[in-house]
Order: sequence, then structure tokens, then C-alpha cells
Amino acid sequence: MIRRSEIASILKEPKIGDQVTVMGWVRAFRNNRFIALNDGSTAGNLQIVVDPDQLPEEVLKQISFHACVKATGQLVESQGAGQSVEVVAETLEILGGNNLEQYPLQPKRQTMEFLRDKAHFRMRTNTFSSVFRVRHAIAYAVHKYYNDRGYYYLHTPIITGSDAEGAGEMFQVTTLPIGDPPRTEDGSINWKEDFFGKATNLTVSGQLQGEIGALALGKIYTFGPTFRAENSNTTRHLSEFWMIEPEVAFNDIEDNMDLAQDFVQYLINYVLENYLEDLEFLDQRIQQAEKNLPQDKRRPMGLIEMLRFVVDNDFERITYTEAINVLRRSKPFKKGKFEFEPQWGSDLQAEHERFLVEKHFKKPVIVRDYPKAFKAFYMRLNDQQEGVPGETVAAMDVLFPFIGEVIGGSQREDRYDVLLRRIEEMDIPEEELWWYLELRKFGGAPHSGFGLGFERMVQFITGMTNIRDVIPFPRAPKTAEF
RNA sequence: GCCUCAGUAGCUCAGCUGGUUAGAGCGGCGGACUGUUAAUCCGUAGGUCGUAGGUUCGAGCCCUACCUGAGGCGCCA
Repeated sequence: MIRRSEIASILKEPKIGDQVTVMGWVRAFRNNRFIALNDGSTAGNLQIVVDPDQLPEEVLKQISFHACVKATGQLVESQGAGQSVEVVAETLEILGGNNLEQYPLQPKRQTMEFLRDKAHFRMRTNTFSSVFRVRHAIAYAVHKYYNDRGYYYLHTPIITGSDAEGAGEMFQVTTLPIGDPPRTEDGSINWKEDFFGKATNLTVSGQLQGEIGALALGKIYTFGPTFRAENSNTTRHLSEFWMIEPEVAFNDIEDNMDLAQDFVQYLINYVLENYLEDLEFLDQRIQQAEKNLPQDKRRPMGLIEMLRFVVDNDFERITYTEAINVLRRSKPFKKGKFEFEPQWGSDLQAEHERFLVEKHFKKPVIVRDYPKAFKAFYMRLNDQQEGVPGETVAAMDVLFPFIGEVIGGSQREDRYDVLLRRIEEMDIPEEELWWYLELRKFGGAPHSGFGLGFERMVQFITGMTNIRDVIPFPRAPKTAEF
């Protein structure tokens, strides 16, 4: 059998005159003569030229949209304007015919909502194949970034016995019969009889275990699935998503912010350098879509232009207290345009974050030192600062245009007594965190880390507006098909 | 979970203040085409108008409930 050539390598280094065999799916069949073939290896198509007189009628008829074909022939310079090379087919074989009377996709612009219901076919479209190539590129770049810098990839558990992680509602994991679970004498469910001998859930974060790693290996990162049972119906939440969580011993909040910026810029840069063709396609796609929008609804910059801008400029860094001041001095506040009043002690609303990022600073913004009241128990309590009305913690959120919070992190509370006090203050069951507390008791160290929402990063880099379109098989409320 | 909007052909949509046989483009199917670029041209078949009730002489259009989807907000990554 002749070896298959991938279209990516043919287009990258075309060897004119070579005999090649290609296999792929038909994107278009024009003039009974020209096949635009795509095999997923690249955004580009390879044109296959067939002679309709040389092909059996039966084969010719089966060359149709998204049918799978194998073609062998000589690679020649193209006479047409749309491509530089093409294959003149000597043989053409149908590997998988397509029944267009029943096939849902069409060679035209389809809505994202429609394609979402056809997740088994949507990856064959230009848009989704580009999105998923870029998704892969970012995942690879994550590992490369940390490996090259001496971090260890730590696998934290997916099933967790702790419900004190403090990051929202959890999915319960159980093998007990849900209709008739064993009961204790007082009638409550007897979790001792469950598979693990206790109540267990799917993880909402690998951070607490990540800290165990950091306090031994120095620098670790996790990259795994994360589950939140929140009834979130937005374009930037999933019930099952992937999160990257670096955790670094001896890093303070400043180091943490440096890492966050450097890491994110690296990821974007990696895609710009290695998957520019896909980005160009996605960029054009957005510009096409925005043609119909009024000027003020359009993006201020093209996709690639924006990515380069983020790579080339430092993120703005401000404290929460400064952010509130900026907001209270802002035009929209004075004109009463905010639905919620920016006020020290209340969390920043989406409208506030968007103003800071998109209107005021016009670049990614890192907000730090939030009031302790609405942040997690494990964040390090700051010393009282002048001009700050209340107690704050060394938290930091990285805010991006369009998608908001991409990173949430902090310096961790490493002082045993302070941590214990906070756990008590917030009514968190101390006995579940015994090992977490012991990390502070026995050879503790200052350390910091953050969580990067992987899909949000993919969303930002691809410009996709709905997070469900950057994960192959989205899990969201009422959504678990495929 | 809350708010807003939407559900009419396979897809995207039009359908006037309620009034006869519900339209278009794309796609499909049949045909033409030896240099096409979302190819083009000719012809043709597709619809219990989201579901269930109700108002009315008469409902795609009005009312009620439910279902589904989208967007915004909250929760956060």
C-alpha cells in the first residue's frame, strides 16, 4: 500500500512532480472536476483535479460534500488562482460515501447553536477544526512552558473526600442505591457504607493537594478536569472544564502575578508562532460575522492584532481599593450607568470589570488585595494598609476583555494560627482540613499559586464567543449528549 | 436560579391591524457544464407553524401553562 501523505506536509513543502496518495473529506466539488480535500492536518485544503470522463459514473456521483475519498496522482503547480499546487488524480476511491439527503451539515455558514447539536460532525467544519487544533496547541504549550522551567506535573485526585474546597457546588460520587440508601439510626444516609467509606465528590480544584506537591517538589502544576455543579447558564461557564493550577513554594503575590502574566503571554505567543494559519481563518471569520453589527458592538481590534497586543504589553496591576476609586471617579458611575454601585466591601460586578478592562485601561488587568469577606479561607491575610478601609487578602484576579476572569489566585496563608482562625471564622469543618493545616505546622513555607480556566483561554485565543464551542463535548446544565 | 428575547421546510429567515390554497434564499433531488474557488445555469420536491389547552365565525399571528434554545446577570475558572 502506498503511504499516505498528509495535506499539511504537502502544502508546507510541496515536491512538484511527486506521486502522492491523500485521504480526506470533500469540502467542495466544483465543476465536476475540482475537489477541495481536507484531512484535518491543517486548515488548508488540497485541490484534487479529476477527469470526469475517466471516472466511472458511479464514483463521480459519490464525490459529495463530506464524503471520504482517497486519491492518488501527481502533484503539479496549479493553473487556478486559489491555490499554488494541486493533485491530478489518476485513481480515486470512495472510502466513505455520504448520503446528503440525510446529512445535516451544509457547505455554508451554519449557526453555532445548530452545530452544537451535531457535535459528532462539527469538527469537520473549518471553524471547529481550527478551534480544536488551537486547543491542542495551547494544551501542549502549557506542558512545554512548565517543563522547560523545572515544574513538575502533579496529578491531583478527581474524586475527592473533602467538601471544604470552597469553590462551589459539587457533584456527588456514590455507589449507594439512590432510591434506597442505607440509613443510620437517626435516618440520615450512612456514608460509611458507601464505596469509599465516606461521602465523596468530583473535584472542584486541585489546589489544596497541589500545595502538598509545592511544599515538597518546589514548583508543580496540575492540568486536569474540574467539576462544578453550579446551575450556570452563561457563555463562559461549564460544568466540566479543564483547569491549570501552578503552585510554587517561596513565591509571594508579586511572583505569582509575574508568573501569571508570563505564562499567559507564552501560551498566546506559542499559538501565534505555530498555528497562525488557523488564527488567520478565525480572525477572518469574526470580521465576517461582525460586518453586520453596528460599529459600537464590534471588537476594537482584530483577533490577531489583539493577541499581539496582549503579548507585547504588561498587564495593568491595581489593588481592589484602587479599582473601587477608579470606578467611583468614572463617567459611567457619575452618570448612573452602573447597575451596581462600586463600593468598598462589595465584590466587583461584571460591569465593573468590563469597564476597567475594556474602557479604562484597555488591556488585561490584574486586581489584587480584595476584602477578605468574599474570598476563600486559604488566602493570606494582608497587613493593615493605610487608606484601606478594611482587612484584605493577597488574592489576585486576572481580567481579560470579553471573557472576564481568566485567572484567580493568591498567596496562601502559611501561618498556622491565622489559617485556623479564618477556618473557624468561616465555619469550615476543621476536621476535613487536618492535613492542610499540618502542612503549616510542619515545615511550612510561603507559597502562591493560581487557577487558569483552560477553556476561557481557548476562548480568548480563538475568539469564540461561547465556551461550549471550544470544548469537544460540552457538559453544562441539561447538556450531556455525546 | 433570575431577567429579556426567540421557536414557521433539512438550514437561515419573511409572513402586515387575526381573514381563502404559508413564502424566499441556501441545501437536497434530476439535468447541463474541460479550470472551478461558498462554481454557475435550468428544473423539481419539501411544512400537524415547539407542545397542550383556551379566546374567536375564523389563530402562524391573541391569552395561559409547559418544553427547548439564545443573550444578559449571579456563582466562578
